[in-house]
Amino acid sequence: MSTCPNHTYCQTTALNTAEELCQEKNLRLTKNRKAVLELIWQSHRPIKAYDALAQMQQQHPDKYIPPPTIYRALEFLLKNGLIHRIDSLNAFIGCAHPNSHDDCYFFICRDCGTANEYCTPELKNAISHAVNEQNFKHDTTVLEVIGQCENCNKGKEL
Amino acid sequence: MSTCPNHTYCQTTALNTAEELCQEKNLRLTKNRKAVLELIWQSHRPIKAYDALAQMQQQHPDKYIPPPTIYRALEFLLKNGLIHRIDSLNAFIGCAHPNSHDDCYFFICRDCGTANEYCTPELKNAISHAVNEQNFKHDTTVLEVIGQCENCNKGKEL
DNA sequence: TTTGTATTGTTATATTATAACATAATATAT
DNA sequence: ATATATTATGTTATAATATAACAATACAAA
Repeated sequence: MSTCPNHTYCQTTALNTAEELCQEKNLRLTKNRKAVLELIWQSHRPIKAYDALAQMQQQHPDKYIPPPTIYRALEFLLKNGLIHRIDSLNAFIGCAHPNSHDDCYFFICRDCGTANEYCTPELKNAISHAVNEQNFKHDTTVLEVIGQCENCNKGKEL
Repeated sequence: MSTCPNHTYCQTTALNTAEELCQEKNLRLTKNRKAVLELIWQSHRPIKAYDALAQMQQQHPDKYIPPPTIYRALEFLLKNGLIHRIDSLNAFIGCAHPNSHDDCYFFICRDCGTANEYCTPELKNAISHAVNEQNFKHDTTVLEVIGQCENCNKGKEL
């Protein structure tokens, strides 16, 4: 796992930030939406929709939870910048700075699965230049770098 | 459509290059594989697996063509660098320079669907720096910029 | 020509995601 | 407070994307 000295802190911060953001924007962070966001913030590894569904199902063995329950929550969270979709994995991950992002760049470890958000001006500028050189009108960027993170590299794989 | 003054030229070049590359590397560009590559090179728009399948089916109304036929060809073409997968679209596009690539960056027009391969050293360096700063060990990069291409921007949409 | 390897045929199924329509909960205006 | 509109959820079915597994065939190399 990638460095994260206190993951409980990550989780509570993320959930609190989400609550605040929804208050501000008059959005409804309903029970289901919050539950999905919590599942996503379990770790820094992108989670698949059906894995989240299975976990939620385990939490409620009494009633069947159909796919739209999860996908609707994901849709809401995505739209409002609380999570991101990792296209190369068909998976979802919490957004570390939901107030201040336009595009997010991810560095994903093939060994531990951690996806690290790393959005530097340098990367942003390089992409802007490339966009301008082509007279392209930019909407969104998907940047997903796959490799091995420092920890796994050093043999610390969990 | 993005600029491409003579698409027949693109197609024949791509197919010829593929033949040569396979000769050199002792790979078998079989009938099916070539047929799929041709379908992919119909345009500069990424094509979906099941769309390619449907087209191939139309070409052979007599016999049923099952998904593995397409997916196996795609796997071969991907592995040998003759095509790329556009993860944000679940679609496939021909590689414009199959001999000399490591990572490819794509600029995809939301209007005409064209995916333009645009791999500058500047982008590559920016990503390298980001990778190094994190002591990340780099395998592959997915960079897909979505927006509007110059032509569509100018109102020339097809 | 035999033998191993790579490719294709074939059937079934896994995985990921959405459509469509009914019901319920919440917000808003009266 | 109540009617109305809007938003969210329940429910069922199905669409879209991709792979597993095993048999048969073609090809390459000894």
